[in-house]
Amino acid sequence: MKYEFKEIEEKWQKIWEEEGAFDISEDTSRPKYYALEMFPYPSGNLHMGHVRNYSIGDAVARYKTMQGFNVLHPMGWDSFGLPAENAAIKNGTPPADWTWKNIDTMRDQLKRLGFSYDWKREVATAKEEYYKFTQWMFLKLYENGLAYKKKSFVNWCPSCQTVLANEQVVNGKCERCKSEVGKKDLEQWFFKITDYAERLLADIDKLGGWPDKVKSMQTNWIGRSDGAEIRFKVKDSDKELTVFTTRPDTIFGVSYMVIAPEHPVVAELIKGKEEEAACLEFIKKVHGMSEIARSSTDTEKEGVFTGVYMINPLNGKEIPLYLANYVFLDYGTGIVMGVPAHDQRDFEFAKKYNLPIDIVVQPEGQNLKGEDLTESFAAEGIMENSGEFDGLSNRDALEKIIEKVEEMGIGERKVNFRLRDWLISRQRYWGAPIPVVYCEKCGTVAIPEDQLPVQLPANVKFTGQGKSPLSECEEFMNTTCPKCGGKATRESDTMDTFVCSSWYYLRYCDPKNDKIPFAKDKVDYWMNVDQYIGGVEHAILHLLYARFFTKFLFDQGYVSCDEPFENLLTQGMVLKDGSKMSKSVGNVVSPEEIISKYGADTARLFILFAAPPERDLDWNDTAVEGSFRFLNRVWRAVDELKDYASYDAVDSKNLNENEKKLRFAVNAGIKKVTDDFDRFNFNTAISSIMETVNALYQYKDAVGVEDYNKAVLGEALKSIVMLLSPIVPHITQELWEILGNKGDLSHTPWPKYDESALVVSEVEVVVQINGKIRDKMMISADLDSKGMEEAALASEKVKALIDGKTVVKVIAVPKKLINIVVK
RNA sequence: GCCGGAGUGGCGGAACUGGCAGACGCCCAGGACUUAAAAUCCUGUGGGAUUAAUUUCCCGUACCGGUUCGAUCCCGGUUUCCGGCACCA
Repeated sequence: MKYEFKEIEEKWQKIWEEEGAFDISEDTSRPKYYALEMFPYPSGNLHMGHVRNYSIGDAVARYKTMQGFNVLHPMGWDSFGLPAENAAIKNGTPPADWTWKNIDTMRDQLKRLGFSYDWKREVATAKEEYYKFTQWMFLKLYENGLAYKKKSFVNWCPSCQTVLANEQVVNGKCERCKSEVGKKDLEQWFFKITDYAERLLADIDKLGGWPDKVKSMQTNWIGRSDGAEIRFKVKDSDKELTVFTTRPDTIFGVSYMVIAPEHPVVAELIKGKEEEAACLEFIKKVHGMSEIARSSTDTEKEGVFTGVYMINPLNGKEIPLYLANYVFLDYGTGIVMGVPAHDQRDFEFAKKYNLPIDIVVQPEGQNLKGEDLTESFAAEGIMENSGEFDGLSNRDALEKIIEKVEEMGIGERKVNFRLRDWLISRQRYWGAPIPVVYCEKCGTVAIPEDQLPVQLPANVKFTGQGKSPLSECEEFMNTTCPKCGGKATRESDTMDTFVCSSWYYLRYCDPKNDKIPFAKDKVDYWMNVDQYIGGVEHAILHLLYARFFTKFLFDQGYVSCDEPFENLLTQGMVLKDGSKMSKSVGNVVSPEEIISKYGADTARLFILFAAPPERDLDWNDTAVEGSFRFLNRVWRAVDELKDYASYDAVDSKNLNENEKKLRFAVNAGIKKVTDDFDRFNFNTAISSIMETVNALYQYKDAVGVEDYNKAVLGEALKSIVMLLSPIVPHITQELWEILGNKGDLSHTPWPKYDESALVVSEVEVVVQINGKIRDKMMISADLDSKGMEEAALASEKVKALIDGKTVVKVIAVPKKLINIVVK
């Protein structure tokens, strides 16, 4: 009988679907396991990255199921977003139609890969029954002062025609479309994620099951820096300006101050000064710079004197105030103190504008002079020219100066974060409407919970012109105020899709609930996600937002966990010829093609075998053939041997050498594969199964048909099929049936190995002399170190090699090696 | 510049806690089966020297050094590549 993968796969997919084989519900009699893969955006077709992501997840889910866990393994659609709207602009299809069609196609593709999802729990963020609770989330944040609207300079993508969150700007470019991002002064909605900066950072320590890489990316992104804010008086005025510094120890070395050109107090400060015109000119110039140029280290530091002098509160010195292009309004206070001797940027600026370079931290045992410096000195040293702090280490002085400043009432310790509030409004149609109205009388009014959802209207025009299409839809925009009943206008912006995906893992726990987003007891049963799997591209964006949401919901008592994802696996990319598969490069291998040529099982097997999950995987057509060959090899073995297999207990006392060898390979295989699955080392798990299959062929070769040991063969065939089943579920289920078993293999308990089959009487050990391998010998497995030493020293070969030398020491590791040290 | 990760045959990769480096697979070569081919099965396959021999020996996990009886693994330094952050005060 031939391996007809197409028939087999269709047959079992149909049966699984009809039986609801993977539907799951709460069950307190078994331990639970929540296996989650990042849900896809329904772009139209599954790509290899999806296949890899979901093959890993499915292997995990199926393995855990066989181990007796009650496994939640859901799937859904991150279905709001720009491509749907762009498709609408391009060919007139309504975004909803385009989206539902794509979902149907992709759901079908997932089913053809045989993934064990509980499809009854499917969610789609663009469905009213889902987004009404995304709106609910907004309301809760709003009630708690964590959603607010403010006017500021925001990132604007000219191609997507919408604002973007900071996290969506990568190297000055739009994360989605790669266009250069500009700045616009707009009033926008934000989530106050900065309120959680401290906890989001500190709790990274709790994420023991996350890769270091992701943890370090989040740490960098949140970007904590410790220092102080210090107020400087403006000379001849009662005004003060506050700086943030991480180096309060260098305050005696301040020789100028800089303020961001767009700082709101600048206008007032320079008003009427003779420098005013020059300053205004400079502000204009800086404003014209692109974001990339503005924030590049390579851009020359430039500034202009404001005509204003400041007073250094610690030594009373008068220092000039400059505007400069290297200071940013949105970090710290937007004002910095210039210490040229101890900061490289300040040094460059001071050189250019001839400002004093005063050393206040001297490297130990040296005597640097400011005028001799060719670069700043930023390392540790001893204080000088700093009044009462002279002679201290700068580390101690840093603390003492903060204390002093606090005592003087002119400043305090301060922690700054790089993390900005999350800009969530988008000038786009295909998203969850922000549930807010603007009333002439009451101002901004949130829609009451019981009036959700704010429905997305269907009949809108798509212009792609920088304003939400909703703003042109009068029947949507014109409404009444829920508070006073008077005339009101709706908010026309929709929410960033990352808002929708920040809580979907909770919805899976209770997907059909139409009253509340989820019932607490259900979420408490399933959460945390035991294993989350997805691409590293979400290391900051989605994973940070989801952590923020979970913490907020925890604080409000809606969930009992304050971190959502216990373990995280970031799978590598799928490459072809060394570069990422993409249409423009023309190196795309389509999953459809592979499935029809070799079947889903081969695709899954290859993808898990070719590389460990977290590493990039280079697609290789001939290696795919190899995986297909292996499945055929397994198929033929079962087909040929099925009639000689029985499931009687193996009579382990009466086995010949060949039988013992096969039993050893089978049981060692079970042990190794189990260990490997526990660590998600699917590639080595598969190689172990291959070794077991090779051992089976060797047995078959060595033994005549008439001498087959049926029980040993039965054990071997059954084990191989079971061990492979989480990876290649269709062929194994079919073989399971061919071997005469009934029922669903995916819910059959995972095999256990027989310790006694692994016991061997003799082992090969290595004999080293001075650490170099000189001999190998078979010895009794229970020989202790002493016995091994004697055996080694008795060997003729060893005797010859150590002849005339003195044995200094002998190290013997039981069952492994003997090392004889001679002189 | 700071932070994180990695560097092993022709290729993908293995070696779990310091104990036989290169499992398993791909490629390649040889053999068996076949009228022939395909498929399949078996054998070989890090490099170099050496031998009548499938003998014997040397080198080898980016590089230099250290610790150890013993290092792909631990420590110090160098270097290359990948990823993140970065005129962040």
